[in-house]
Amino acid sequence: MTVKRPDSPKRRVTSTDVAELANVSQSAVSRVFAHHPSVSDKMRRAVLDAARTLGYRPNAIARSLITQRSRIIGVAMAYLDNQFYPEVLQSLSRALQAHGYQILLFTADETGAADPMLEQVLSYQVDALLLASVSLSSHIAEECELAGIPVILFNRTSSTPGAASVTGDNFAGGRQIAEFLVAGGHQRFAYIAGAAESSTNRDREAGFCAGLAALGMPQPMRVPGQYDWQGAQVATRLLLGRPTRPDAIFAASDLMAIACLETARTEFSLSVPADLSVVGFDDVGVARWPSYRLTSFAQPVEAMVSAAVTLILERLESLAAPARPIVIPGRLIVRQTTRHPPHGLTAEADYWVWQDPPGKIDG
Amino acid sequence: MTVKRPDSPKRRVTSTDVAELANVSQSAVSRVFAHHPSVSDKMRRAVLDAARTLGYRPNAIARSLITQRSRIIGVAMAYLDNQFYPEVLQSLSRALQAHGYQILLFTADETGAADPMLEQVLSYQVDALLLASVSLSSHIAEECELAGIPVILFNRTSSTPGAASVTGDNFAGGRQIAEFLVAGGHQRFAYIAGAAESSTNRDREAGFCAGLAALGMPQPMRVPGQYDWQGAQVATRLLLGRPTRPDAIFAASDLMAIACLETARTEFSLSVPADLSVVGFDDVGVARWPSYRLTSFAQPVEAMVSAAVTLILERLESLAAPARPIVIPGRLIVRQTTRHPPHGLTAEADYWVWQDPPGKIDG
DNA sequence: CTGAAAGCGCTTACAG
DNA sequence: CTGAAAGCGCTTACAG
Repeated sequence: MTVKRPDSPKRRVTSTDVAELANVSQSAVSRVFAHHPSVSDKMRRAVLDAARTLGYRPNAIARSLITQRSRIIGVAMAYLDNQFYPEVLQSLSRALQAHGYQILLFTADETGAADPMLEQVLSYQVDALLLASVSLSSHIAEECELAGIPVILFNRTSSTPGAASVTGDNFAGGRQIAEFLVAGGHQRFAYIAGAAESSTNRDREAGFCAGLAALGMPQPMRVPGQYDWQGAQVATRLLLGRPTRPDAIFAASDLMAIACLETARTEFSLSVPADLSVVGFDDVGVARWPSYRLTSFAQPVEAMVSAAVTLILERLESLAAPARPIVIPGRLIVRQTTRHPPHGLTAEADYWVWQDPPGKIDG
Repeated sequence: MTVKRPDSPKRRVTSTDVAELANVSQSAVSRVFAHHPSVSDKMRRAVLDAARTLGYRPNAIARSLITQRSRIIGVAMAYLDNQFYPEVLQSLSRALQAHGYQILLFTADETGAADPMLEQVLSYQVDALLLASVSLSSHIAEECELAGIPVILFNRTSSTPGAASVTGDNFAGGRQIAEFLVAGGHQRFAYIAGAAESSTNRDREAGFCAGLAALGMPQPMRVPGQYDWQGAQVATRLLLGRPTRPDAIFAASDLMAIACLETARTEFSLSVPADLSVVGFDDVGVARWPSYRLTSFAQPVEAMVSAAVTLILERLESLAAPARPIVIPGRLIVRQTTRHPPHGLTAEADYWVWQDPPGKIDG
């Protein structure tokens, strides 16, 4: 018995190998694996048998080259320490896998320089790119669209009119938080801002300010928090160190709200919500942990992800599909970090939902 | 001026287009972009100019097909709600991108069925596969190795002798925790186990039990926690509902330790560490949050990731490179959830490090 | 240093 | 239903 010497990097089994063993043409093998209708049962069986014997799997790279579709979606993300993003990533991965797509993950480096990433995205012929980080420049989106790669913005919008995007209702969220806090009898408001250039921060802040203004309340004190723990901690020290400190703080993300809460408790010995109310945004898993029980505007991850997947598939299936911005409504989940208003709350399992008073302010 | 009608799905610019414009051969374009040494400056300039004009980028898919290397590393992960994994993913992504590799992300579905995933991994011709989930069957690893794809286990080992893996020192960690708790005068020990079939759980538990035994202490009460919040909560209720409850609980992950801590405080009104000490494993970001300040055995993410990257590159560069298991040492980071022993602690910034008494027990 | 040509492993008209 | 052949966009010996 002669032993076949394996070629250097272990030659993989190809459709031609299967064709040989099954005594059919290479095209036939291809048709069987593509579930092409015009294939006889006999041939199908022969091919599948041979394929099983050899351990054959179609080469997706070769297929991509000829079909001009990689079935790979590029996903650019940063801030994985904000639990919102891992939740999105997991949900997105499941949803795309269910449609036969894979995720090629790009993370922004510390410098935030997106250009090396851009080159990779373009090289790998991703079918679409989901941009899920606030800090990545819009430049990359333009370049991709120019190269014919649909771009979907996730949890951010763009100044480009008609760009495809999926966001929570940031403006309405900010506004509802204002209304809720005012209804709870708060007087001195503060806002811990996220990254200044991000659309999420801009809209949440605008909604909050508009909500306060519409109710005749003063505008909030504003301190930058950069969407990170440290930033929010510094911001909280600034706010609570003032002679007249705020009695309600809205932080633009749960991560920052928790940092604020912790700092208020440990460094200023404040009791929440007796001395201070704190509201976050996102309603991530940690917001439910007993030590926090954070009041937060919920961005529904599943709904946002399925909207994004729909948008991607639409644009992939019909090239003419209009790029449209989608806004997913959310709800203000009320827990224990806020003084509660006398009405407007609906009880659920272990939280309340704040009912937006209808039609009071235009969004 | 005639407007060129774009071909249907927007034909991408190829090296042939660039070659035409630059008046050189297609091979020349390829050589310039591959940084091939034998290219005249004149030609390089002509090619790069033409490429810039047309917005050309090499097609990585086509390159992969001919080079038999995709420069894509498959990463299979689950449990993204355990903060350890997002930390790993971010760090790994950076490290691989720095070496010109991209991550194709696979997440296990709820059923834990790894087989559809396996087909995808094999189809996409990943250069290597990093298996970073405890629950994915070893079967997938074998299939990949069989197909010539190097597999690196991350934060888990395999029964296959000599499989490539990177883990923290789970056994030593468990043992140190035992020694530390005994030195702190604890008497009744409990262990909240992770997924029963996982190597991390097995080794952490074995180390803990061995450490207790070596010091003549009774074995811990053992309850399953499944590595998730709910499981750990149920486990804690079981443990603390007993007539003689434990005075020290080691939970096999920080996520479970925090669930335990929260449950002990809120449902049993216990004060930690006065009534009960709690120790976790991983030392993820949330362990540092003021409400927890969790004592935890640190798995150094950066060191583990760079070991994994080294292992991957080794196996990719020389096919004969031996697959070897790597164990990265960790340290027991002592914070506020444990009663402290009179000696053996070294103070750092805002925590202490427990000094493993040298040579007392064989690992 | 440069070009013509073969070939990576598929899909898909085109004939039969 | 089935096969022969062209071609996706590159890399890389092989000649010159």
